[in-house]
Amino acid sequence: MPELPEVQTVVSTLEHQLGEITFKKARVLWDNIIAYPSVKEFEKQIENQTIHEYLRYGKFLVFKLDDYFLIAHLRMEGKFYVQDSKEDITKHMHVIFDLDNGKQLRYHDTRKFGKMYLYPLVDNFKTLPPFKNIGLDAFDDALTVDYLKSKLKRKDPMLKVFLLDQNNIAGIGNIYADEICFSLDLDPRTPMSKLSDEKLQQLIDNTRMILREAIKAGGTTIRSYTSSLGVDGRFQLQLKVHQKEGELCPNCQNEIKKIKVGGRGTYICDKCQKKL
DNA sequence: CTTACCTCCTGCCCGC
DNA sequence: TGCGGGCAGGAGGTAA
Repeated sequence: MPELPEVQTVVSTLEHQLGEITFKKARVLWDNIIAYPSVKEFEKQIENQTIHEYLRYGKFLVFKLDDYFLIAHLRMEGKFYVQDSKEDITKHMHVIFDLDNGKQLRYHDTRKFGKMYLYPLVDNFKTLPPFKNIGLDAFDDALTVDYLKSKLKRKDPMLKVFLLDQNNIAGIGNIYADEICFSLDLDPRTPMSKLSDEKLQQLIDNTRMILREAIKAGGTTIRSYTSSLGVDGRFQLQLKVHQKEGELCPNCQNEIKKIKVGGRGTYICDKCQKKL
């Protein structure tokens, strides 16, 4: 499940591999991947468009083209591959882009949860519909304690639920939410109202530190994530609690347990992580 | 307005 | 062995 660091890795890798490349044609093999516009318009509009910028916001990939923003969200298992046209198109390839260097950019997604959008250029892509309910990116300078507090007016969600809500901080998913809670020594079920300003600042700092480390490591690999280079598991950030049920806490050797928080599988050390 | 539930999908794991 | 059922999961949609 690609989160901010994995998406950043994909964006950087594609930029490195492709640079200012031009799409010749696109073939959509599974219609529901294209969220906007229609499949027909998508295929037509992308023809002869050149990629000029490779951007990321939260978990979204944003490609600035001549006349459009191509926006993609990988959701659970989406992956991009750059492959030779002669290579077999395997089972879960759903969108094939012909490039002007003879290769193809291929979108692979086992569960078909991913989405792509194509919108005419605007000054700020953040004003486009896919970003309507997306809060500040984890690395946005405007992300401050006051900003977090503004998101908590009349609301008191549990810590992990708050972290996962893209309307608050964009980019955190189930893996890093667990790691952030662990780094804060807090039970993920802790109500946000219990966090002091100091703890909120620590939340921001730790989030950035953990995501930055993961980007440095090339994005964590869990089960399905492979970077667009086809690298899988070569870089693996050392996770401390996520997916570690039954293993020992690196801090206190207590057994890590799996619980449910907000309907999501959640891993905690109940000795280190206290509910305030 | 908010919260709970449903939907999209497939692979995997479990029990029989 | 093989089959069916249940489950996981990001985020948008809908019902209450």
